[in-house]
Amino acid sequence: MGLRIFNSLTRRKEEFTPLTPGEARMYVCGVTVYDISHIGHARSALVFDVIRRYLRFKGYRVQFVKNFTDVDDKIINRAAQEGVSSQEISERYIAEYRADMASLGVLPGDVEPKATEHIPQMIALIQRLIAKGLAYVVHGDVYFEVRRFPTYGRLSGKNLEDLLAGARVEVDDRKRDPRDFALWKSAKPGEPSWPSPWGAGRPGWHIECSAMSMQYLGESFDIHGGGEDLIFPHHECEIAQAEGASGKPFVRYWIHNGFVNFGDEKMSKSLGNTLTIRDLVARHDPEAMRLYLLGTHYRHPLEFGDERIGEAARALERLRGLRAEADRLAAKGTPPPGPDLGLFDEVTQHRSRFETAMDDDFNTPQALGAIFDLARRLQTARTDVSDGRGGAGAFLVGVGELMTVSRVLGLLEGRAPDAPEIDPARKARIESLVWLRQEARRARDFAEADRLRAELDQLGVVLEDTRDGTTWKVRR
RNA sequence: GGCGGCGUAGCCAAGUGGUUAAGGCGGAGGUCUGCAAAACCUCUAUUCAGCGGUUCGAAUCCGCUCGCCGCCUCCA
Repeated sequence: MGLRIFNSLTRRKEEFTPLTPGEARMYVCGVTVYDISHIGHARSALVFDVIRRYLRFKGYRVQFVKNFTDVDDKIINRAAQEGVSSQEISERYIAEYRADMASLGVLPGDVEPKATEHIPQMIALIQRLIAKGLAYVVHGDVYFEVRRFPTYGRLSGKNLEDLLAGARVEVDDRKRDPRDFALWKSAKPGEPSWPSPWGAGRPGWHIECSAMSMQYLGESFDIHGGGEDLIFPHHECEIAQAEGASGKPFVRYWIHNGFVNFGDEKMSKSLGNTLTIRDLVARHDPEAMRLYLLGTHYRHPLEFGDERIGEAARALERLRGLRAEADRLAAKGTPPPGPDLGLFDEVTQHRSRFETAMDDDFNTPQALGAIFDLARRLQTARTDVSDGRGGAGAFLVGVGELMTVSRVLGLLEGRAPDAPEIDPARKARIESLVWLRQEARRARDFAEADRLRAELDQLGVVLEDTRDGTTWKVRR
């Protein structure tokens, strides 16, 4: 069974057939770097991170490009506000973006091109469009002439007449048609600009993605993604530019993720600030955030709920408990496989369910269902091992499978789990109390043992008595 | 006005024509434990916003009603 992807262009699920067998070339619209990234950016980045990981899991050689828009009105405004250069703003927020993404375990792109570093490519593309009669120059501005590209509107399901009727575009006498969009904007005083055949200026927003994706992935490639808000006009314009110039189909599969909503709360600046990735990661385990965000299908809107992340964290603990147990067993040396009590068959079944779910348009909620069923089965196996019925080797193999599929979702990555730094003095005190309690229990002085446990509880320490001794952790 | 989406258990969320409506969180009972914790087991939607219709059969298709949301302008 092969991978099927919902293609925004056709509005249906289609079998994924890359242009080059065994390879998947994908371009994802990144961010305009003028501010700290928020939960919505996190969702989008996460969705495409998982798609990329899954393609790799399926054996494709993935070429993944994600751009930075680093020239734009918002950047210029911000720079003016702060009295610094646009470049300083964009560099700052590129660094912030990368830090935020790393904190979420989102892998960096193979290429992360910046618009300002591809001005020549954009100019060349605009020249091709002019040469083909699809664009025109007016006083140093260049516009794409939408009426010359009849399929404009196909991606967003609009027709040219409706666009004209509903056009709320600012009146601009220089355009031949209100629907036309800027490829190149002539320089205004105090704004960054580059020389061009039409005079100094800067690129329009849409041209960068066409130019950069074609440069790194070719004139036709497999997957182009972004938030659903980009369908119109951004991606519509990208298609017009790319196909207008090359005469070839631009992208085979368009993938768009749904939004994160905040209920009736306005997307006000103050609220927006509380929902930055930075803020959330400070309060929550990043893998719990991944688990939470992946619990809703990527095309569905997601109503943000802070408490949901805490719930996800509790679920994640179950998975981590298995990893910890496997680590403990593995530390004792390679165990013999031992009886598997049907474990292998069931592991295989769950893995296959995982794959079927992911093959169906990256259905991560369903895939997580398979993962949690697998985890429950492994917990049983864990009990079997400690009771001497099941083989430790079989258990370890099973946990290995769990890790393999979890990591496709970026879970159980092995990054600093949840152990916060504990200062040595506190740690020594905790361990001595734990030891004293062990002694008390051995002496069957349970009153004393319970007293010590209560004392540890005051210190925020949770105990777990196992057949191999007592483990403890600091409550989060 | 145009285009699109959503309404499934206490909460979150899959499922989109046919054996028991996934999974997570929460809750109840049980096993284990000196007691806990963790884990596991059992239970927690005769029912899928409402009303009609199509069908041998619908949460799933069609129509209407109610409620909510996104895009059409910068936006992940």
